[in-house]
Amino acid sequence: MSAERNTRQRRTIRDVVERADRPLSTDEILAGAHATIPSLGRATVYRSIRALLDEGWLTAVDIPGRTSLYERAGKAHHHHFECTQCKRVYELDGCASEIRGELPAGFVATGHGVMIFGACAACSRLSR
Amino acid sequence: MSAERNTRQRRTIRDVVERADRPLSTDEILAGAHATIPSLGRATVYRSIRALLDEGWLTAVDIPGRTSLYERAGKAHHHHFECTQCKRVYELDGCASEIRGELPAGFVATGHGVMIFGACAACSRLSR
DNA sequence: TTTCTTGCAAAAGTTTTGCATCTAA
DNA sequence: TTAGATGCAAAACTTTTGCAAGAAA
Repeated sequence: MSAERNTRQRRTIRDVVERADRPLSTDEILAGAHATIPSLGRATVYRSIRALLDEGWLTAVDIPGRTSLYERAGKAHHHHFECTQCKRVYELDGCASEIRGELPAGFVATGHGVMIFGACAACSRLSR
Repeated sequence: MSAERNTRQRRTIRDVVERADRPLSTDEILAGAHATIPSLGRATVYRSIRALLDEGWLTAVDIPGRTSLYERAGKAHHHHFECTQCKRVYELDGCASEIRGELPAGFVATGHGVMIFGACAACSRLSR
């Protein structure tokens, strides 16, 4: 078992994620942490992300064709919306979808993820 | 505009995808194509995948924490199921989910993707 | 002290590109 | 012919690892 040490870099990375209002990329986490600890290395970001994922503090948000984004876990169940024009990813409050049965016999579902694509308010206004 | 040439390698790659009953990785596509054209290079696979995606013949299936898989586009709308034990990805017939309104004002949805996680028939039987 | 963590750099895995050659049209 | 496609190798990215040095506990 691991002993989970409370280091300055780990604390800083948690802060960066905590303060963000949207899922962040590893680069954004690194940049945010650099503001506090300029010497913090990229490997530490990856190692911390893995530790925080294992710990269940963080969750990965996967967007087709991009590297993973990460956000604080433990929020109310929600999904994501990617604007196909400006590429921003938004969090949608609540679970706007309903997953119904329809699984093959013997299959057991334990979770799901939903990604909705479209145009966000700003972009849909522009294209009208 | 591009002229889309009907080459032997492009034809072979289409065949491999067409024959598969599940989404394939680039390695699986390469391996499958090698059976017909041993000299076919990895770069050709990537270039073909991109061309076929642009053309709308192929679609990418993104699974968290893995490289993308690809499947024939134009099938009936469906989603995917990943067995968290054996890691196999299955296609689910039909759209077993229902995406309800609940988008912020001004947002317009044009599509969605659903990924369901759990245990497939074989694995859930074993763990019982 | 002891053991986990960090930084750096090197390594590994994946996808893209440059370029000479080849080939479908 | 001739513009697009291919193969190979090198380059570009992203993520992981080895190791010596640093820092929690």
